[in-house]
Amino acid sequence: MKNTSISEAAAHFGVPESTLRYYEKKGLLPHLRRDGAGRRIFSEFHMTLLQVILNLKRTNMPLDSIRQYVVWVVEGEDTTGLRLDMLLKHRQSVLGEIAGMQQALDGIDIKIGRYEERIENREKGAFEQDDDPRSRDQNHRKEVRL
Amino acid sequence: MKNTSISEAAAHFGVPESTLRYYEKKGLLPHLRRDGAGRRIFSEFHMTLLQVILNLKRTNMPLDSIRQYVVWVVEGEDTTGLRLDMLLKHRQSVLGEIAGMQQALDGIDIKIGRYEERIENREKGAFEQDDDPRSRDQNHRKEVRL
DNA sequence: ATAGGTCTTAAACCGGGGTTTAAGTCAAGC
DNA sequence: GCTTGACTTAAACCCCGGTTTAAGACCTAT
Repeated sequence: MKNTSISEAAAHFGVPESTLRYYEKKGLLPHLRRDGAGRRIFSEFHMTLLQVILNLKRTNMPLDSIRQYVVWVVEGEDTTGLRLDMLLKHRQSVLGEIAGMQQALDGIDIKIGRYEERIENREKGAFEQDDDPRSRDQNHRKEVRL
Repeated sequence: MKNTSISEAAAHFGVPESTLRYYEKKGLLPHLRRDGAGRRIFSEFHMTLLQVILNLKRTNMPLDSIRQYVVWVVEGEDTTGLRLDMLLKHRQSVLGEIAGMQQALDGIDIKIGRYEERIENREKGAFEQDDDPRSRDQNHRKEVRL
């Protein structure tokens, strides 16, 4: 029965008010009531819905798909199967996305390791070899090392 | 010593050629040479660099930051510390991002569980209660259930 | 030598996801 | 009764990361 204002809702979820207005306009917050002065009232339902929306958004679901989900919520129990389906597909795609990021991160970690090694070697009194005449023209074309 | 054409590079990394041209224009692919006919030649260095760029991109590093990284690569060994620093910060931010997605996904999994339960219950011969007169006006304001 | 395929360029365009601006209304405190 | 602060709206604006378009140059096979 809590009636939450837009500023409270924004503070609660840590998003700008402008975003909440934008979401309403985009159809993510259906049936949002107004008070006598025309101000938005976020019901408990809307607060819960918003939590779900933000979970979906944090996992990179496009707003258009989130809107479809919300439309199904409003349509009622007949759409439970569709919603379940959507969430299961989304879940899979998120798992794939995370795995992809992990893989890329592994590649990055290898570079980090190399850089640490280089700096280590540099500090360990590795005097500049470039003053050795025998290496003078070896690396003439300025070697760019990743 | 392999000289790779833009089409080969694109195929190799599974990105459109237009993206590679765009990356060059944005400064992500410095010193890209051309053949007699003005076509881009991707050296081994560029192929390796591209792999790194794509790893950074897959972990959501903005192109501007990637460009900064590349500039440092070109500037040479003096910037190893800066690069290491950047990668370490990025690593942390990616780990945070992944953790955040995981958390959101946990919330989504809970909804999935509820939906599965509902469908389960519906299939288990739960006849429609709505035909029982005693429940007639209970849920008059159409209850929207997430 | 002509057609197809591949390449080049600059510039315009697109889609997603907001954010900002301008102009105005309202309620409360002084 | 007047200012202050929170709120409203529609529309314009912005950033990012490309993609598409138009016009043209070049190699290769027939």
